[in-house]
Amino acid sequence: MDDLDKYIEKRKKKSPKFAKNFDKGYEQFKIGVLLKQARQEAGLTQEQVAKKLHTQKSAISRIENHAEDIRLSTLENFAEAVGRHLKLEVA
Amino acid sequence: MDDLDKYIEKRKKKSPKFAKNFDKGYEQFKIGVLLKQARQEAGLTQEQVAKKLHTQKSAISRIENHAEDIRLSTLENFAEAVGRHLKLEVA
DNA sequence: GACTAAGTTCACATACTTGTTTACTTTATA
DNA sequence: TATAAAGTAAACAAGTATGTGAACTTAGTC
Repeated sequence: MDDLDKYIEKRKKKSPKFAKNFDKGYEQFKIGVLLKQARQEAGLTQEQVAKKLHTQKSAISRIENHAEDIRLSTLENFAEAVGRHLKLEVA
Repeated sequence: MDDLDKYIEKRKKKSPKFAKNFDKGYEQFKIGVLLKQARQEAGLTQEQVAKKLHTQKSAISRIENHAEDIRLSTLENFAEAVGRHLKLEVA
């Protein structure tokens, strides 16, 4: 079990809603987790990312933990801020 | 030059804004094109997709032609309606 | 335990996307 | 050319994400 899976298990125990939706297969629940990972791998705090995006750390936390629904531009801005970019595919 | 490229060239000639933003490398301009392709490959009209999503054909047209910004859930709903699903990656 | 940095959550205001209707344009067919 | 089907666009209402600040929790250090 890798880090992502471990994190997901932890979140499932904490939040029944998260568990329910995740098990349903909703990919959007994973995107927040991926963004958080990307940020940490870049060695940035939420506050540092917030400054880059001219917003508040509370907004960053919200994105990482409640990304059920979010604008495409918000995702892209976040990705850019941590030195990555978003790839979209219609498979 | 494949079909997607041809379509993009056509759109560029018609819309300077499209051309400018596309050349800047904004991926979100391509997602609308991809969704349109997916719909056509599924043999569906905008009206048929609209019915599946309980909305209007004008909304479908807007998604395909002005997907500069859009909600993640909207993208996913569209993809599902044409028998595909959305893949997200933070690369 | 006390302290600090980092992260989370809530509530309200603001900004933006989406729903909807209507009218117009394009495309295809005869 | 005439007609119908398909697609596009504009405007306003309605719904929803984001901006913001404050209070709270967590993690780590001393």
